[in-house]
Amino acid sequence: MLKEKKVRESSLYKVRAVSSSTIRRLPVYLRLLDSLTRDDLKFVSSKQLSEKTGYTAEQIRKDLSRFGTFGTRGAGYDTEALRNEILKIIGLHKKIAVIVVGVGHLGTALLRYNVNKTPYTNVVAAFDTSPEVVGKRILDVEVLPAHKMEEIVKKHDVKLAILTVPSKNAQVAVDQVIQSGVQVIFNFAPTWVQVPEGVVVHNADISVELQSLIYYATTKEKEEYASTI
Amino acid sequence: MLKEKKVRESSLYKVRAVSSSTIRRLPVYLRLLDSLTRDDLKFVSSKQLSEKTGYTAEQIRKDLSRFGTFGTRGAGYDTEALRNEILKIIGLHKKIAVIVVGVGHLGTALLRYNVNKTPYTNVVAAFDTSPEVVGKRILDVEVLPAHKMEEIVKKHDVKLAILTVPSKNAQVAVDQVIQSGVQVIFNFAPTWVQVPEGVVVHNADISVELQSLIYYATTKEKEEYASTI
DNA sequence: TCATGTGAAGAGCTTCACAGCA
DNA sequence: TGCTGTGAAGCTCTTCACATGA
Repeated sequence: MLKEKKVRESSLYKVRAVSSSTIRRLPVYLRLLDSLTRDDLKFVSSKQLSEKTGYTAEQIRKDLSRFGTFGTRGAGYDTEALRNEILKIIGLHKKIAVIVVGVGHLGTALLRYNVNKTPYTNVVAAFDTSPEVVGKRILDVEVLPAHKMEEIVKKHDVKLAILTVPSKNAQVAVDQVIQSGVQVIFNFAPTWVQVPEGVVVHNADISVELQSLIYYATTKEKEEYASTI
Repeated sequence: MLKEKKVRESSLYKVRAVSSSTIRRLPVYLRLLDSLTRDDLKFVSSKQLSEKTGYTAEQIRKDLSRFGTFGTRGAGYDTEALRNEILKIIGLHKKIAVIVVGVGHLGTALLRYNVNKTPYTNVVAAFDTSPEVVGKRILDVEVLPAHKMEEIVKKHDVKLAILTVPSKNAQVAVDQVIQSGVQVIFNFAPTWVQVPEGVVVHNADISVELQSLIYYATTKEKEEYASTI
């Protein structure tokens, strides 16, 4: 989980970091607004957004008002305008350059189905050490040898690396990514990696999510039991 | 996000659902205890667990005490015993039968590197509609045609389905999975699916996580700006 | 009238601080 | 002494309720 900045204290100002819960909801709003824009819906109310996302309408209004005043009383939010605001808030108003490190099945899957299907990220290259995949192309993305990483990162000002290497190679890959100048890493290897101060690592932690889900899958009986104590 | 049960109120008892934050930390403790058991460490204190996980020691003690009294004052927690308790809490003390639906790159990646590498889950079969993959084996797991699903689910008492089909097939796949008798679904398709009451769907939502991360990747300047307002 | 924006109240989660026990 | 277990305090996030404005 990403750590939040501590609240700053001063005699004049309190600037509080945006809560991570809010940050996680923004992309959900964005996805919904994308589909509403496609449907040519001009205005949308917090109540309508609520019905689609499952969040309460108040929650949504609070989230949005954290960043400014985007709505029109009586009418709701201008779909297109709100979408643009959220893009700016997240930092997606300019395409962000991304690299994928590790072109096994998972890397290939992300390249094919997820990352470049949105207009927000631009995968400028993928990297691997295996001669069998280096030189290949997955959709539009070329697979390069690892020693080209720094050059590519500098050239395209890459801000984010998606790491899909096997666990045993994760630390080496992370070191190289950081060496190349990338400061934010989305790690899919089910392992913890060491990074210097200032580098952000977010672990996808599929097995943690799976096991949490197993708790809920096996827990109906447990809850029943607890309620009869 | 999984919804929590509402707190029950009665004149005699209050049974409160375990918080989802706690549930998400349990698998992290488990992963750590697994490695400590391999290192033959007999006892571990909440302070030691804190250093490895990044959670505070009090947090860890609170989490564990929610389920019982597992520690020994002055000594810490018996590594092996605590591991077994957490397995029981999550519901992993018996291997849980799982199916994977959709054997593209992502499904293959999960089959190869994640799901069956732990001793906790047992992938009894994978399913696909494409004749090119049906009949293949990935490690020990056979890829079957979709019409065999119900038979397999009944036979192995499958409790959980991992869904790795393309978005456009997600709803059809979900319907079939539920039809077969599975009530808990881990969905990797970047789309929302409709399910009847009682069925739990957890969305992996890789693009939501990626976009949250982009907020943090592009936000250093924003925070700086905010702090000078 | 309708829907936003927002203080205030409420609920939930985390940290503190220390009693209790090996 | 050392470390757990846990009420109480503190803090954050969510929901409530309503003033405000189109």
